[in-house]
Parts: sequence; C-alpha cells; structure tokens
Amino acid sequence: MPRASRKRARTRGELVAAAERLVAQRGLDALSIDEITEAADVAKGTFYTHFQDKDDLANAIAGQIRMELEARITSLNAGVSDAGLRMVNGLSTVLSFAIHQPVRARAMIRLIPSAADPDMPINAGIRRDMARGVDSGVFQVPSVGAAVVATIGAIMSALIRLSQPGRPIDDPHGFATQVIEIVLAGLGVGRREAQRLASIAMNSRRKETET
Amino acid sequence: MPRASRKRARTRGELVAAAERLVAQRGLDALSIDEITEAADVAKGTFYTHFQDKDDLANAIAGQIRMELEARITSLNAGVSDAGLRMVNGLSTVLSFAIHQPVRARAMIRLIPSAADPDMPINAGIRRDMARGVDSGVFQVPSVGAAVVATIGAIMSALIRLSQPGRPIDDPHGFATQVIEIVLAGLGVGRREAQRLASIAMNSRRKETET
DNA sequence: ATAAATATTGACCGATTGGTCATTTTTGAC
DNA sequence: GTCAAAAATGACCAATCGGTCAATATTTAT
Repeated sequence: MPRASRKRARTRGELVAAAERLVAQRGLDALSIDEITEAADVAKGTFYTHFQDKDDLANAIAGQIRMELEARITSLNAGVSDAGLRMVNGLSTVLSFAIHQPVRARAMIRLIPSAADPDMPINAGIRRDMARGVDSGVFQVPSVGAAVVATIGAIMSALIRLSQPGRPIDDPHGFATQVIEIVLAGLGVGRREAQRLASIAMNSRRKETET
Repeated sequence: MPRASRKRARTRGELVAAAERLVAQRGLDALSIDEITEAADVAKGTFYTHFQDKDDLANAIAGQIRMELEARITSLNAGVSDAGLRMVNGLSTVLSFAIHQPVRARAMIRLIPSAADPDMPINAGIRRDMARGVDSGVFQVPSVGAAVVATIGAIMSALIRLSQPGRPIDDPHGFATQVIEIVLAGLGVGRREAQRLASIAMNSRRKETET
C-alpha cells in the first residue's frame, strides 16, 4: 500500500506527542495509559494497536530522539578528524537540542536515566572521541574513564538546566558555550582554545534550524 | 530516652533500611507499601504509625542522608578559607559517601533527582564556594552559573558510577581523585595544583571511618 | 457501490494499590 | 504483678490500573 492512509500514522504521532509532554512533566512511572490516551484524545483500546505496553511506547520515544541526535552528530563529524572539534560538535548538538526542544529533552532525561552511564551505547561517541583526543595529545587527562564520566555528567547537568521549564536562562547559547568551554578546560585544552572551539560550535548550532 | 521505647526506633529503622535497599534497586515509584513492610518484616499497618505515606518516608530518608553529608562537609570546612580546599572537601565527601555507602548513595540519587539542580538548597555550599573562588582568583571561569552546573553534573555522574552495583571500579579512590582533578582543571586550577588538592582530599577521606 | 480489511471505540474484568481500623501484643510506670 | 498507654497486626475496602474484546467506524481495493 504505497498511498496508505495517513490516519494511523497521525494517531500514533498524537500518542507520542502527548506522551512526550506528559513524561517531560511528571515522568513515565506516574502516568497511566488512560491519562495518555485522554491527552491524545483517542480511546484506550487504540493505544494497544500502536504499542504493546507503556515500555514499548517509552522505547519508541527514546529511540527516536536518540536516533535524531546521533544522526545529526554523525553528519556534523563526517570527515572531521580533530578530536577537539568532534567533541564540541557532539556536546553542542546535545545542548542545542535542549534549547530548541526542551520538552523532548526533558522526556529523554526521564526516559533514559542511564544516559549518564558512560558505558551505554548512546555514549559510545564520546568514549571514542575522548580516546582519540588523548591519543593525539589534544586532551590531557589523568584517565579516559574519569574524563568520560565527568564530561557526560557536566553536559547532562547543563541539558537539565537548559530544558527546565519556568526558569529560562537569559542567554542559553551563551550559557551552553560557557559549559562547553569549562568541560574542554577540564580535558586539558587551553583556556583560549577552549573558548574558541566552544564558540565556533555553538554559533554554528545557533544558525541551524531544528526539527 | 525518657518516653521513647527502643522497639519503636528499631522498627522505624528497619523500615528505613529496607526502603533504602529497595529504592536503590528499583526506585521509589516502583515500590508498594506492602513490599516495603514485607522486606522490613513488619505488618502493613505498622508503616502508618511511623510515616504518613510513601512521600513522608522518602523525605525522611533523603533528609537524613543530606543532613549527614552537610554536617560532615561543614565540619571539614570549619576554619578553612581557601576556596580550592573548601571545594575539594565537599566533592571528596560526596564521592567518599558513594564509595563507602553505595546503597544509600543510590537511594539518594533516586530520591532527589533535583540534586542536579544548582539552585537547590543542597547545592548552596557549592554555589558559595564557587563564588568565593572566583572572587579570590583561585578559580577562573567564564561564568559562575555555568561552572556550578558543570561541577555538580560531573560529581553526580561520578557518584552514580561509583555506586553502581555489579560493576565495581578497580581503584575507586583513584577514580574519584581523577574526577576531582578534572573538575578543578575545568575551574581554571593548574594541572599540578589540581592534582595536589584532589589527592590531599581523597587521601584524607580514605582514612576516615564512615558511619 | 460494495465488500474486505483495517483502525477505533469504550465498556468491562481481574489484579493490585494505598489506606483504615478493630483487635491483639508489648512496654514501662507504679 | 497490674494495668493503662503505645505499638503492632492483618483482614478489609474503595479506587485505580493494565489489558481485553466484541461492536462500530473508516479506509482501500475491486
């Protein structure tokens, strides 16, 4: 069915959108199926024609967001070999996501608490780029493991702060730039170079249109 | 204890201990009162003679842990005016807690997700010491706000990693020292000085006996 | 237009939950 | 040892939840 009806996709989209909103506000555990279907304005039974259960929906949402982020970072890093540049491309993409899509960013945080786990697949990119940077001498850290943990934590914390509702930051791009600069300094990059790399990355993200 | 029987305190302690264990494993939302009372080997009704509801218990646990940490840090920092020393005293205390009491540390993480919020009372100490360090020139950062967020995030991430069950770190004290060193470097402290401060703090923590 | 296929609906069910309370057990002051 | 107060018990209830399914509405193919 090439010209298949779009109604099904639209209904599914409404469920996902409603769930993202609710999860961002109150977390997955606090939600009932009834609540989600009511917010999406569909009957309860409809939920089960699109998802097996609540976990299935959660995985669909988290997987989609993760895919989008990874695709964008991969695209940005195509052909880039410098570890510093690769790192700021990844970090700035994540923080830009928090700025432009705060609701989905918060949903992601609540759905993937393991995002802070350095050994999760979602953090494979950071691990690789960190090792690359240490090998090439761009980064100077007491250990790759500690550096990965510290970096992920700092970025996740900034992600949370940037996507926090009700307490907007005056200059979010500036804030994100500062956090990235601090992270790079922690990795042993000189203050001036850190400042330069962070600015380049966040300024590029600022110009791009988000989905 | 004129009017307080010891049985009551013991029962309450069993409830708290059981809850800490269960919360560390599966989070508060996933727990039922039945489960907690069964794990504590008391009847369901007993729960309600000690706590109003599940939130009351959660607040009691989180409050107790927070109090212990703050008391220890305050004690360590008594009479210390150097911002760098004050900062590493705080950070090393938290990481030492994760190493020596991983179950309670994980319970804390799950009970206070807002621990990553820089504006929460629990992080007032970091805010103050950060401002003090910037004023005195010990720290050099693009902004105090960004530095606080990055620092809290890095430490929380290390806390999570250190308290993670099933995947112990070979040299936890060394790992904690490395993370603190990276954080200090991010705050503009020189590599050698950062290494020195982190080592001093974590070595002191290593010798102390934990509750 | 019509029928087959698919999507949607919402009433319904069994299981689980938070919370109550009359009863029993334990404690400690005398 | 006695007894009143405090603590602990566990059966019980109303509410909510995840999940099902026969009935209905909509879409697609012919």
